[in-house]
Parts: sequence; C-alpha cells; structure tokens
Amino acid sequence: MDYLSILNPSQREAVENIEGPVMIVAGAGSGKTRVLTYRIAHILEQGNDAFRILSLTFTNKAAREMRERIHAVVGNESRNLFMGTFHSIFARILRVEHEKIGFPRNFTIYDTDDAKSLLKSIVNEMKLDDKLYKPNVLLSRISAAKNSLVDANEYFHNPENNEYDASTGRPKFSLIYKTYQERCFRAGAMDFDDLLIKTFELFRNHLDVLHKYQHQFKYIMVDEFQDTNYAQYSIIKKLAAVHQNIAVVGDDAQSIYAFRGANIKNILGFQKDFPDVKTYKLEQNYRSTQTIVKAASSIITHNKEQLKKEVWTDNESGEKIRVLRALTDNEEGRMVAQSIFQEKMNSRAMNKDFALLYRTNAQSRSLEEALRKLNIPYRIYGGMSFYHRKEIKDILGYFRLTINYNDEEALKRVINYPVRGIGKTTMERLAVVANEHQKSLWEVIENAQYYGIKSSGALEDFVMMIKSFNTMLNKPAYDVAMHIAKSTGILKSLYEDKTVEGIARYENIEELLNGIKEFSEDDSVDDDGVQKYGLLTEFMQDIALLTDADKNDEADNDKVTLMTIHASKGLEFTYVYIVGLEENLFPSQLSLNSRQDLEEERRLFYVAITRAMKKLTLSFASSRFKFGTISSSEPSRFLSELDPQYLQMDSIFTSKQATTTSTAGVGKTITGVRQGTPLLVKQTSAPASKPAAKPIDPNFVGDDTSNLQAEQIVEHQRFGLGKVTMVEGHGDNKKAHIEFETEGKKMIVLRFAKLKIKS
DNA sequence: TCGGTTCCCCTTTTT
DNA sequence: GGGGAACCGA
Repeated sequence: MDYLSILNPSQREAVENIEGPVMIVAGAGSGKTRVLTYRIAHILEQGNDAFRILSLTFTNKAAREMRERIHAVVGNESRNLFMGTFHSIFARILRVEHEKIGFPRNFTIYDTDDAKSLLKSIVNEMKLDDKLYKPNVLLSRISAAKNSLVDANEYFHNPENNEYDASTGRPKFSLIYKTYQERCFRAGAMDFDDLLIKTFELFRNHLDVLHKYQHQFKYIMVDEFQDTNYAQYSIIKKLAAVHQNIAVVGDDAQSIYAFRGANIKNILGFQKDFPDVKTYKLEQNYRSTQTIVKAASSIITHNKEQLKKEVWTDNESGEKIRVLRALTDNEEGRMVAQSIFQEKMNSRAMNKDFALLYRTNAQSRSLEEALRKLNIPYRIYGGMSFYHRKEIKDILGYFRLTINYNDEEALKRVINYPVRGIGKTTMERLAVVANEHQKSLWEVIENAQYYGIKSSGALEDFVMMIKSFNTMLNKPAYDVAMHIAKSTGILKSLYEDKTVEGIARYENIEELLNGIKEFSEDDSVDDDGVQKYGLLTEFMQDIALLTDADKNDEADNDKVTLMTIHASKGLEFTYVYIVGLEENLFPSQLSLNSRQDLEEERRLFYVAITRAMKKLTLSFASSRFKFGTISSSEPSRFLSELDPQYLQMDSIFTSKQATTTSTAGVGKTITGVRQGTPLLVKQTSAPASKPAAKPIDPNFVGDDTSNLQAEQIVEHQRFGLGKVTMVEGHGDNKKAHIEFETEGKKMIVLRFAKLKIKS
C-alpha cells in the first residue's frame, strides 16, 4: 500500500514495527497522529481484527479525530477498534464486569461537583471544621492517592500518611477518604479516578478477567504517554504483559498534566519495564515556520529536565512573532480582535484559522466582548460547560436518580426541586438514619416506616414518582426525558420565568431535549464502537465523560477558537494568539514555588507556541481585572526568555498613540484601537465605555410565525438577526433552523420563541 | 420551610 | 464581578 511512501524514514519505521514494545518520541507537529493512524492501518493490513486493537487517548476529541482518520484509510472496519479515552474504555470494561466488583451495571459516574458535594456532606456529618477540611483540598488529596493506586484502606492504615495529615491539621483525612469511598459504593457511584483504580483492582483481583483482556488486546497504543499517571500506566502494563505489543507515543516537552498526577517517570519506567523497547524519534516538524519552531526551542532550553531531542523544520522562515502590549485586559481584547480583523482582510483568512489561547478560562471574557464588537464569530471551548449549568444538572439529576435510585448526589439535588416541602431538617434526619444503618438515602426513604420515620406524604409521592419514571426506561430516551421534564413541573416553571436568565435556562433545557431526541433517533454505533438502542441509560453513560469541547458542533464551523492552552494540545491553527503573558498569570502565581511547577508552565508555553502554523502573536496587559478589582501586572518572564531575533516588538507604542506601523514584509500592525471603531460595528452594540448590558427589550413582541418559511429574515430578542434556513415539524413541534449573524446556527421551537419577521 | 439578601471566596489547568 | 453558602425575616 502506498501510505508507506508518504512517510519519512523514522515515521515509516514507527509504522512498520508493530511487534514488541515501541516508544515513539514525537516532537510537536512531527506527524504523530499520522503515524498512529497508519500504524493501526498497517496492523489491520497484516490481517489482524480491529477488535484486537486497543488505542487509548486522553480526550474524546482526540479519539474521535483518530477514528475518523482511520476510517478514511481502512473504511468501516475502524468501527470495531477499541478506541477512546482511558476513562471511557475503562468505564465500559467496568460495566461489563460490574458483578466482580459489586457495583450495579448502571453505576453513576460522579463528576467533580458531585464529589465535592459528597465530601462536604461528610465533613458536616462528622462535625469537622469546614475551613480546614475544604472539599477542594480533600478531593485533590484523594485524587493524588488514587492516581498512585493507594486505596482508602491502605491509606488509612499507613502511619506515614496519617502523620502527614496530622501535621497539616487534618488528622481526620484518612477517615474522610474511607467514608467517601463507602458512600460512593452505597450510592453505586464512581468518581473519575475510581474508573482507573477500580479497573486496576479488577485486573489485580480477578485474573480470569485480566487474562480475557490481555488476550483480546493483541496490540495496544497509547497517545500522549507523557500525560499518563501511575494508575493508568500500571493498567496498560498489565494489559500488555502477554503480547508485549505496546506502542506509546509522547513528548516530554509537552507534559502539562503533572498537577493531575502525570509523571514523566513513566517514560523512564517504560524503558525499564520493557527492556527490549525500540525507540523512534520524530523530529521533523511539518506544521510551523522556522521562526516558530526555533522560538519554541529557545524557550524549552530553559528547562533543566528534558530528554534530548532536536526539532527542526524544512518550512519557510516565516514572519516574526509579534508582541502586543496593552494597558488593560479590555484593550488587549480590542487589539487582538482588530488584528484578526486586519489579518482576515490582508490574507483572506477564515475565522476558523484563528485561535486565541489563554492560561485560565476567566480570561475569555474581554476577548469575547471585543470579538462581538467587530462581529467576528467565535466558539469557546471549556469554561462553564453546558452540562454543568444548574438547570441542566437539575434535570439530569432526575435522569440519574431514575436510573440509579441510590445515587445520593442526584437525590439530594432533586428531592426538593421543584419545592415539595422536603427541607433541610428532613434531609438531615434521613442522613443520620442512613449512616446508622449503612444504607443509601433512597433505601431509608423507601422504607421510612421501617426506620421509624413518621411517614410524610411528600416523601412517599416522591418515591412513587421516581419509580414510575423507572418503569419507562425501556422506552426511547426522548419520551422518558420529556415525560420527566413535564411531570416534575420543571419545564413549566422555567417556561413561566420570563426573566432573561429564565428564558436562557428554558432554552438550555430545550437544547438538551433536542440533543436527546437526536440521540433516540440515532440507533447506530457510538464513538467508541458500541451498539446503541437510543435509551436514556445509554445517553447518560455517553455524556458522563463528555466535556464541553465534545459537544456536537453546529453546522457552521467558521469561527475563531477560544480555549485554554491545555485544551489546545494536539490542535493546530494558522494564526495563534497567546494572550495574558504576564507574571502571576502565565506563569501562574501558584507555579512560582518550585522549579518543577515553573518548568511545567514553560512546557505549557511551548505547547501554546507550537500550535501555530504560520503566524504567532503574543500579548500582555499592564493592568487587568481580577476578582472584580483592577490589579497591575508585569510582562511575563517567558517573553524575555524568547530569543529576541524572532520577535517584533510593537510594544514600544503605547495605546494612546493609536499608531499604525508597517515594517517591511510584515502586515500592518494596529495598536491602540479606539473604542467605537466604525468598521462593521453593529448599531445594537453598546458603546465600549459602558459595560455591555444585555440588550433585552421587555416590550419585544413576536410576530405570528405559523407561516414562517426558509430564507426569511427574523429577529430574536437574544440572538439578534438571522436567516431561516429550514422549517420542520408540525403544530407544537414546529421548529425553525435559523442562522444568526452573531450567534451562529440555532434550532428554535416556534411555539416558545418570540420572533419578529423582518422579511 | 422558604425566599431574599448579604457576604465571602474565588482561580489554574481536565477526565 | 459572579456564584454559592450562610443568614435572616416571614
């Protein structure tokens, strides 16, 4: 097959050597995904079945992308691959083998909020000081223990751990850890880390199960190996022990998850555990200009801990890296937005060629505002995830409880929402009884009389209601979801809330229900290759491990990307802006205490730089809003660590000068864009000096939309002007697909939406 | 028990 | 500048 001919010699070797342990050290932009793709294709080519290949990635996005690329090469056989994130693949195995570990098949996956809320309950019930025992602190220590495969019992009986906790003023920590695990077990729930540690225990304690998977997975591949933690590594080591056909791909220079337990030592460990490992280095960068590649190298040499590697490129030298200086974060946003606008004019670039990368999610606000003012469409990844919004979590809480009665966090969330007179005191009483008898809250409520709780009609009604939902679970997901949304009164109460937030919440619920509808109707095969029947149970399992970044993309994808640098790993963009290059922000204040942490920040900067293909722009502001007040900031040390020969400093101009400079061969540079830039500013947008109040008109009246047709122009009070692309459905279910100028494509249910017809 | 108000803490980064 | 918890009055 001719794919071998398009690979360079080291890529080709990495693809062809499929037997035995292999380590591929892949520099940024060196064609790593391509190698993995063709390697899998090559294994299939040799007559191996797809279901014997296990390929692990870190994000769902990476898994999906890889599956698509393999599909393009080998066709439908790609569906049978075991390909997904560590968490999703292990969750799947745990559901299959649930009996072995005593969990229900439909166990709940607790997200971080659930875990913290549970910890909070435990601290309260133990009457401990919640200033000392903060959920965040507790959870990260539990997580650290789990990622090192130290379970609650082992932790509890280890005097060193207890001594340490006593010395930090938290002598009860090990008891909390133990209680937390017991409560999760009673609730039939696992947190993210449990998915790893339980899988490890499953394999350790049930050799028959281990053997089954060891033999099934003849070939194993691990992407982003530098980000694996000890638990993950230990599991794949077990799985690979029989066939030894394991290939790990990674780049120590891009290790940015040490805070989550990732350990560069795994790379060294791998060489020790698999002594006859063959190592291949991919050092030629195909992505970026020479300037970008060399600038990135100049940064990473400031790190002491690194493996030897020489990344180089044949590409053109390209433009210098531009550095923008702004007075405030808002001005930084304006400069960046203006620069994108300019670049689009000059280079005929598309919106989707641009990415704005930042250290923390909180930085997106000023950028968003600036982009909106220039009518540049954008898409934010991460941040406040759709599935973390209150109204969504509320209704998902009902779904969860319906599927798993013992899901304590779900129960606590919904038992008094909407209000049904089951208040705090009742719940506290129930919790005491539940703890006394080691039962879940649900079991206590269900058998209230037995536990000597004077029966209250409200509790009985609640139990009856949830049970009735449960009997529906074999019906299509959408039917169940809609029934729950209606009969709990959630839909109605949100519908009646006509505040701006209320409308938004209602629309979010609508969006969720639409998503479920799509899911119900699509009974095909899922991302990780599982046959689906469109049940609510399956839907919930699907979304438990999803993040905002994985949400279905709208049809219109020509948008500027805004995301954290962490989220950008593995991606590439023609034009990249790295904003907020200030001390205490990037590098983060919390990283300044140790060299290890600082080096991780530097690798993060390295990752950010190497996302850029053609042109890189850096920016910083001298003052920035933090916690609601202005604080001043210094330029990041990372700026001075870059070799200056690759930089073009526009920063000598202060914003007041509002100057346009032009250097030979370099596109126009705009600094100090003044507010109210006339270009394409919509008349509806507020003047820059005023905080952008949401332009909602309480007197907004909708027109009769019963005859709405495609191609008509309409106005929505929140989304603004848009063009109808399609109308579907009948009566109450009639929906319009509308392409909004600023908000992109939306599906609007006409019964609810107020639309003015403009043409 | 509930709804409204004040007050406090917050910020890394993700599955 | 915002979300969530604690507090308070009905």
